Amino acid sequence: MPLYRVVKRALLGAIEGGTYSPGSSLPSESELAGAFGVSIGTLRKAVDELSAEHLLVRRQGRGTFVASHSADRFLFQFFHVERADGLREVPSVELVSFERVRADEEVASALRLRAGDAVFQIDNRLLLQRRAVIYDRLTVSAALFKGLNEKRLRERSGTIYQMYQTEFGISVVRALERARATAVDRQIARVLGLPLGQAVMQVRRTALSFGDRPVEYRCSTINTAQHDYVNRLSKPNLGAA
Amino acid sequence: MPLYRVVKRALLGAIEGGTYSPGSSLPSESELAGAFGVSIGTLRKAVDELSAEHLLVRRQGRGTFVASHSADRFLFQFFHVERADGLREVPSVELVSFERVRADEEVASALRLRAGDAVFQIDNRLLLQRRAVIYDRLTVSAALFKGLNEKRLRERSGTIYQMYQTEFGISVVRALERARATAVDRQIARVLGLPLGQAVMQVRRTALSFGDRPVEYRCSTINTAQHDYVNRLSKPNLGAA
DNA sequence: CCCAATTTGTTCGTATGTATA
DNA sequence: TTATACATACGAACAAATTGG
Repeated sequence: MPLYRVVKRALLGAIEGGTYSPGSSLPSESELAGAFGVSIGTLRKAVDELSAEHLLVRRQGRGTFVASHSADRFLFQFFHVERADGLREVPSVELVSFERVRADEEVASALRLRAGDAVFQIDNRLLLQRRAVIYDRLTVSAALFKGLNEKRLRERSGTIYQMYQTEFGISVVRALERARATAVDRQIARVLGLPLGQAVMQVRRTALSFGDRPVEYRCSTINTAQHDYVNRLSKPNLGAA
Repeated sequence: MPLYRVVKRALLGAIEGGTYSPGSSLPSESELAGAFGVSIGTLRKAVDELSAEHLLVRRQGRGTFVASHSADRFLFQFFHVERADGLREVPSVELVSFERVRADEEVASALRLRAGDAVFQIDNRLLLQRRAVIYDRLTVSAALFKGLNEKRLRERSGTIYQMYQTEFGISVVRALERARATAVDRQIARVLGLPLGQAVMQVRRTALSFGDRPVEYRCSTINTAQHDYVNRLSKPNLGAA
């Protein structure tokens, strides 16, 4: 393994282990290079990759920071719904229900648990422009999120992923999504104000932390009458003309 | 603009202009650096970005090549449907119809044409494991693809994007996709063997060439009974343990 | 099978530019 | 203004992969 990857792993371990906490700044590149006993170019290459993976954020003149879950990051990295005309907006979230239940096969498989293990099941309604557009069912391991309850969930400030991070030390770093179309069932039709049987999109997301450890399974039901699910592919990096 | 971006633009222009054609190799890094009068590190940074954007492919010991549209590239960069169990497969394509028609508002807007401009409208049926799963309607400008006809389309070897590239000198470099759920209409229901009104996914893709120039508008209708639309997000680059 | 030439990949170190506080 | 941090640019040396003899 090349040296810069060794350094990258070490940095990753330090971030994961809490040596550098979300939002805080790392030592300067020259300090880090010195500490690892590598050249500054090698250190930079390690940071380059972590930065491309959204784990670090670099700011010229200021420093390098551990990425934290701002509303902006949520919008651009994890929220894939926008209005048909392209308007992007942070959704407002309404908690519908909070329950402690047993994992079924699907959830257990996604979260690498055993069927029957205790999980928290959180149902949310997401509003865009004051209209209910998405119904989310989040499932997380009760063992991993020990002490989570409805009160803490309601009283959080910021996004759910921000709460995972600040209150449980769990950082969601990326997600896998699989989408399909289906006819809406009665419960969700009611919550989203749709006729029964309307075609809706269902997006199943597994949110991963360091080392691809699954920490949340989410099934989103989207009313795509006025909105689209957007797949943001790699954008070239050309700079201004 | 930093020097490496100047070099990048120059390389991009040379690729776009056909100085280096798809599949062919570029001069070695040291030659290019010499030709541009920059250091090898600066040249490498330009190539790094073009490589990250899938416009160039580097192979240690062999050289740097202009990306071409292989079946593999199609599968990983542009084909987002896989079986629910994760099986990925290059679809087999059956031409359903080829017509020369007038662009409607939607197509014209996507392709930056005027409504009423001549376009080719190509309907394809895509099979996975011998079952029809996707119905594609491709629209391209007749002016841009001058001389395209059903015969040439049928007799192509390889993917459609490969044909765009080799026969028309048009390289699709990235794509934007917006998905929604809808009830299947009669025509497509018949072609995909679905009951009328079944919920299906509809994916509208605008395929872009250099400089974000739109070259194809594609509306895919997907039967998601056994398959999912997958959003491949950034994967970390950790190498083996 | 091995060797030599070629090409990209990695690592080093230094100097200078640019943004921020 | 000054100090600090990241960004860019240079050049050199060696490693690793590939190819052809």
